[in-house]
Amino acid sequence: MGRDPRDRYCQASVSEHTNVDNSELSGSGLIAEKTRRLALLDEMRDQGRNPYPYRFDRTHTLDEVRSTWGDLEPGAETDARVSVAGRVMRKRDSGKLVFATIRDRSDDIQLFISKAVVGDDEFAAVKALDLGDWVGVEGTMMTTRKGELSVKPERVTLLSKAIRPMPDKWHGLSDVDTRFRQRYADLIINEQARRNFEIRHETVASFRRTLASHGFIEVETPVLHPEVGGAHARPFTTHHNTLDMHLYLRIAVELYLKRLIVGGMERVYEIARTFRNEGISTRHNPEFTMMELYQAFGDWNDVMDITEELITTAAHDALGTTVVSIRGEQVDLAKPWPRKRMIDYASEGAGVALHPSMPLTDVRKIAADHDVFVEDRWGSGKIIEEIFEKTSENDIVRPTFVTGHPVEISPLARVDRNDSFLTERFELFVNGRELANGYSELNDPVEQRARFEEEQAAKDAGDPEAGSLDEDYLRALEYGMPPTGGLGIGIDRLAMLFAGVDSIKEVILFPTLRPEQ
RNA sequence: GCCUCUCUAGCUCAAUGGUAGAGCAGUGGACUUUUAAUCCAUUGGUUCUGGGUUCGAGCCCCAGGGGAGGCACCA
Repeated sequence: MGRDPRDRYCQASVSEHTNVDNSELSGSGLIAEKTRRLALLDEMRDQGRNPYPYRFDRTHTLDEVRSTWGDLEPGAETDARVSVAGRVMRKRDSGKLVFATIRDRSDDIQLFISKAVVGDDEFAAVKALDLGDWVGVEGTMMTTRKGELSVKPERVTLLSKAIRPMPDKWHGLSDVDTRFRQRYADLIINEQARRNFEIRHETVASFRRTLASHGFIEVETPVLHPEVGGAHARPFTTHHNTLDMHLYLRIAVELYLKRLIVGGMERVYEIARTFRNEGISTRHNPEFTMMELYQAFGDWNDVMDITEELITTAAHDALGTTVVSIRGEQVDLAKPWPRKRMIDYASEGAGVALHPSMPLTDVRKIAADHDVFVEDRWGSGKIIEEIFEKTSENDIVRPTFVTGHPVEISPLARVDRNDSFLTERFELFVNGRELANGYSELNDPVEQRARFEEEQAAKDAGDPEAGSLDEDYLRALEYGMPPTGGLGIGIDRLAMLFAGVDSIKEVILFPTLRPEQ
């Protein structure tokens, strides 16, 4: 003892883990339960068995087992040998026969464990298994009389002992606080949780395939930004010690990706964790994921096309259909999607024709007539957007491109070639939520400087969300950026749409929460 | 930031202001075709925290904490 460096872990006593003296234990509270299981570990080690072996060779995942032998007749016995592994989810002990259900990432399967087959010692070990333990199983394929496909083990190896009891096997884990804080427990027990994150994964994987097929290159740009820009939002701030430099966590990746377009990379995208220091709600998490892409020689029309393709393809890949359920209604996301100008929505909502060229006093009066709050510094364009949001946004259920945002609220978008008060910009709305935002990119360095100066003025005037003037970005534009279309899609919100959930926390593995206690 | 709701055993939930209970999980026992296995027995509580009212508080009141929903905020 003492020579093996593992001793210090292996010999850790029950009381060390729980601060409870073994002899005083009774009952089955959490501490007692953990103590009981820790005692099983000691027992195993005394017998020379390792409750935490290093690896296990499996021949099949459980869905492979089911797809290969799923058609066996009831009562079938085979010589087909498999090695599978999974977590013990349920156990039914009927004396000399134990039925257990194990689960791996792909499926569940029943184990048909016979004392006569595995022998007395191993059978005793099987009886000592707790729900939640990981096991590796070597055995043959069979079905029960009732036809349940099962593995008949010749050997059952404990791969990892669970010290903590699992949530209720039938009712699962429903306390939302616990589900979000202990996502591992949520994933163990709740099928829906596993499904939501599979949908999210399939969505992102689909995006990557679609983008690759169009010649886009995936890039990674800085998370730590010396300037705030690319969006209208409050940033997180941080500090680099050695450089003694104030930094912001990025609120968008736009300005860096467009630098790459200047550099000649032509088609780039980033799946970017982004940070905004704002409120938390069912639609907002302080860190979230955006996919932004930029395509040289394209404009907003090209970008709307690829938006439709990305999302409809992802729906197919993640769900097998483009039909999703929204507000209890079946909605087909199949393209093409309607396109309608923001000023037309706002005009309909207000019952009066609206245009950002109108005098500010007139627009303010219309806003007041519709109980739309207006800040002093806002111009006609910003007010029109507010009127749109108040009167129309929530009613857009089916995918719709809202287009032609006023110049005032679009400092990085190019002016509409047919209307100098509007931009060639769109936002995609589904279920009343903004899912995507794109435009023909402003590439005139002189005009961009002027727009930045307006932003800076707003910031100086006290707007905490306004961007600042980014000299390096302007220098990049001075080298010449080709005509470019750009797009951002909110991955979390798209995953929400596909998964059919109403809270962003359902599609973020570890949402931001206050610390426990 | 504001409003409403919520917090009881490891999990899911009960409990007129009057002895804190059930199911699952756990423990002991029976059972070689179960599948939310079943049957018998049984352990387990800082009722989120701190005050207060009351003869008596899980329950009523006040303050605080966590969470959820809504509003506000939010390109």
